[in-house]
Amino acid sequence: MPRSERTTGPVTVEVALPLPMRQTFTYALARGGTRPAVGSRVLVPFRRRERIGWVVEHGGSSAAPRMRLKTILDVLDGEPTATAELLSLARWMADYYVAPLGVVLSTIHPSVLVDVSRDLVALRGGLDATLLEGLPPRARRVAQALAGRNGAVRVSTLRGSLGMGSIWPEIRLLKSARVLEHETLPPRPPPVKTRRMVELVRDLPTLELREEAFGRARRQREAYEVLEAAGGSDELSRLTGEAGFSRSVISGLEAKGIACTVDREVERDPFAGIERSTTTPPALTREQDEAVRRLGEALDDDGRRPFLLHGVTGSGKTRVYIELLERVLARGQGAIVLVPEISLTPQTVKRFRGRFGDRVAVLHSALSDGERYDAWRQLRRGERLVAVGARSALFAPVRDLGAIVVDEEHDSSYKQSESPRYHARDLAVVRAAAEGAVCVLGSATPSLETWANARSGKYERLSLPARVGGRPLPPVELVDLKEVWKKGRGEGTRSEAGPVLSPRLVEAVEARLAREEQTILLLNRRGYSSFVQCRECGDVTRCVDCSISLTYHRVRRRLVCHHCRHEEPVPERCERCGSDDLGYRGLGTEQVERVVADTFPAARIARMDVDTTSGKWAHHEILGRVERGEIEILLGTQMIAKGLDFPRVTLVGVVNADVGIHLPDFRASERTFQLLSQVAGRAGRGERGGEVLIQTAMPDHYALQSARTHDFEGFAARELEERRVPPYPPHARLANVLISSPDPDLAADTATSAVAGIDRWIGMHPRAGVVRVGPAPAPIERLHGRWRWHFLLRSGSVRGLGAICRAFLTGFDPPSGDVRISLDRDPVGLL
DNA sequence: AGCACGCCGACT
DNA sequence: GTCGGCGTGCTC
Repeated sequence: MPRSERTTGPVTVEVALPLPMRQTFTYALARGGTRPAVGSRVLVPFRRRERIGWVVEHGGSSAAPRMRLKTILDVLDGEPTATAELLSLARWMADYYVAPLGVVLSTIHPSVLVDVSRDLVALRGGLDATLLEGLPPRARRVAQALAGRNGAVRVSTLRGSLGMGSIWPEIRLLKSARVLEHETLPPRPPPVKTRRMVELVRDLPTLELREEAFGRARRQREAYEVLEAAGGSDELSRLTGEAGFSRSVISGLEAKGIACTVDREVERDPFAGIERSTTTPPALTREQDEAVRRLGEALDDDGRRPFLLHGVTGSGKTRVYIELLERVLARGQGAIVLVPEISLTPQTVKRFRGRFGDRVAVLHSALSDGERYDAWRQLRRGERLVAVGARSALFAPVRDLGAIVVDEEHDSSYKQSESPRYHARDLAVVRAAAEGAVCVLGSATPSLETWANARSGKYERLSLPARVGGRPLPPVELVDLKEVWKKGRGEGTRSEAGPVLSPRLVEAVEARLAREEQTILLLNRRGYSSFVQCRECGDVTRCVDCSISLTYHRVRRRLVCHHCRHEEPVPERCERCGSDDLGYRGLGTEQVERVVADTFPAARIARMDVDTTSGKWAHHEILGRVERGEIEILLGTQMIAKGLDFPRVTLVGVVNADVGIHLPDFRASERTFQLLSQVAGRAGRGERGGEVLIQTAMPDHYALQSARTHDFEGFAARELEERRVPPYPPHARLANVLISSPDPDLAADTATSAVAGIDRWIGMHPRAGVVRVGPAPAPIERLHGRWRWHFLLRSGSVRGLGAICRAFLTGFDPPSGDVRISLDRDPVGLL
C-alpha cells in the first residue's frame, strides 16, 4: 500500500452543489471506487435526497466532521464535464460575481447535465374508505390526489398540484402504511437520440457464397445488395420504408448472421438544411483587410491585448469575424462567436453556416435541451470547432480556443439578470486571456467601458470607418417638439404633452405612403418612470448629487432621486428659463399607436414589441410581412432597431427620444445614443436611400446632436466627461444591492440595517475605497408583488469592491421573514 | 433551496 | 387535546 493511502485516511473529494450556499461538501469515495477527476459530476446523498454536484477538489478542505462523511453514490462522468479551463472560469465567476460555485457550474453546463433525480409515487392497490379514515388529514389529501391519477406520479408534480407545501412526511407515512410505493429514479441519462441501423456483419464477396446464403430468398439478397451499396449499413426505417423491404426480410438476414440491427447515436442538427455557400465573397475593403491582417498576426502573439473592432453599421464587421475564423480553423483551433440574443436570426446563422458548414454549432434559444446537449458534446469532442450563440455560448466547451468574438459588444443582453449575474463580454475577455485566445469586441457604438479601454491602450482598436460599397449613412434630422407644442395647442392629435406626431413627421410618412415605400416608427419604451419637463426649454431636473433625472411621484407631488433618496417639491416654474409651462410626461405606447392609426387611416400598420410578439415565430411572421411589402408602417420598441435590413424602408421616425434620455439611470444617454444610431442604420439600406427623423424637446442635447452627425467619438468624449463627477463607469466600478420583500417595512428596514453592516465593512477596509450611495426605493418600487429598495456601492478599486461585496454577502444576517437580497456587480442598468 | 424541528393559535 | 401555521437552523 502506498504510504499516502495509509496516512491520509479515507479518500475524500470536495463537491460543489447547485444550491444557494457558498460552502462545498466533503464526501468519501465508495469502497474500491476510483477517485473521480476534478470537474466530473457525481451523484451524492444530500439530506434525504440525491443531488448532482461537481468534484472541485481532491481531498477535503472544508472543515467537515470526519465521522459523518457520506459516500458518493455514483460517478456520472468518466471525462470531466467541466474542463480545467471552464472550471477555472467558473471559479473566477463565483468569486467576482459573489455566487456559489455549484450554481455557477450548473449555469455553464447544458441543463440536461444538471437535472436531478426524480421521485415517483404510485398507489399500491385501491383505496378503501376505512383505510382513508384512519389517515391524518394531510396524508388523506395526498392519497386522494394520488387516486385521482393513473399510475406513477412525480412527487414534485403532486406537490405542485396540491399546494400544501412539502408532502414528504405524508409520503413516508403512506409508504410505511403500505398505501403507496415510492421509487427514486436516478438522474436521467442525458438524452441521446438514436436511430435503428441495420449493419452487415458478414461479407459475401463471391457470387457462390451469396447463392449459398440466399438461395431462393430473393428479397434478402436484394436487401443485402442495398446495404452493400450503402456502404455496409443503413437505417432500418429507410429499408422498410422507401426501399420497401418487409421486417421479416431483415430478420431473415439477422437470423443468418449476415446483418444485425443496432441503435446508433444520431445528432440532431436543426440547421442541417443550410447549404454551404459556394459563391466567392467580395473582396475585402482596405480597412477590412488591415483589420484581418492585424487579427491574424495576433493569433501568433502571446502577449496580445483584446481588440475593439469599431465599425459603423454596414461596414462589414461580420466579414472580418469570418475571415478571422477562417484563419483560426486553418490552424486547427476552435472559436466562439457571441451575438446578441435578438440577432440570432436565420440570417446570422446562414452567414456562418454558409461559410463554415457543419464545423459550426449554433446555440439558438429555440433548441431543445437535447439539441443543445448534442451541440455541446460535438464541441467537446472536437467534431465541431466553432460555437455561435447568445450569452451562454461563452461557456461552450470549444477545444483549443483560438478566438472569441463578441459582436455588438455594447448590447445589454450579454448581462445575465439572474445569479450569477455575469457579463458575457467581460467574461469573454477573461476566458480569452486564460486560454490564450484572440478576443475581438465589435460594435458601431462601443460601450464606454470598452471605449475607455481602447483609449487607454488596454485594448487595441481596429477601425472600419466607412460602409461597404460607399453608401452614405442616412441624414438624420431632429424635429423640435417644443416648437410643435407651441403651435399645436388645440389640435386633435395630442396627448398631455402635446401633439404626438409633428407635422414634419406626418408629412414624411405620407410621402412614403404615396411612393409605396415603408416607414419604421420607433416608440418610446414603456414609461413607468415619469419626469417633469419644461415645455418651453425642454429642461428636466436632475439630482445635484447623483446627476440622474429626478422621478416625479404623483401621489406625493414631489421629485425623488432613486439613488440617494434626495427629495424636492415640484418647482412652480422651470429653474432654467422661468417658464411655468411644465409637462408631466408619461406617454404610453398604446396612446401613440392610436394616434398613428388615426393619422394614417389608410395605411397598413403592424406593431412589434415584447407584448405583441410573445412567440419567437410571431416576430418572424411580422418581419416576413414587412419584407413582402404587406406592411407600410412598422411600429415598435427597441427590438426593431436591430438587424432589420429592408431596402424599401426609406424613413425611420423616432416618436420621442427624450423618454430614454431621462430614465433615472446613469446609462440613459448612452443607451439612447446607441438606440438612435442603430435605428438610423435601418434607413436607406437600399438604392433609394433614406432619412431619419427624431422628435425631441431637447435638440441641443449632446446625445441627439451626436446621433444626428453619426459622431460616436464626439458622443463618447462628452459622455465620459459627464460621468466623471460623480464617478460612474468607466471611471468607477459599481455594485447594486437590491433588497425586496412583500412587506414594504421589512424591505425598508432590511435596507437600513444592510447599509449599517456595509458601513462597518467599509470602515474596516478604508483602502478598498468603497463609497455607498443610498439606500433608496428602487426605480421600479414594486415588482411581482415585492417592494424593492436598493443601494449602490462605488469604488475605483476592482478588488476593493469585490472584497466588500463578498464580506457583505457572507457576513450580513438578514432579519427573518421573506426578504431577498441580490447583488449585481457591474450593473448594466439600474432599473 | 428545501426540509425538519419546534413552538404557537383555532378547530374537530 | 390535534392540526397546521411559519420562524430557525442545517445540510458533507
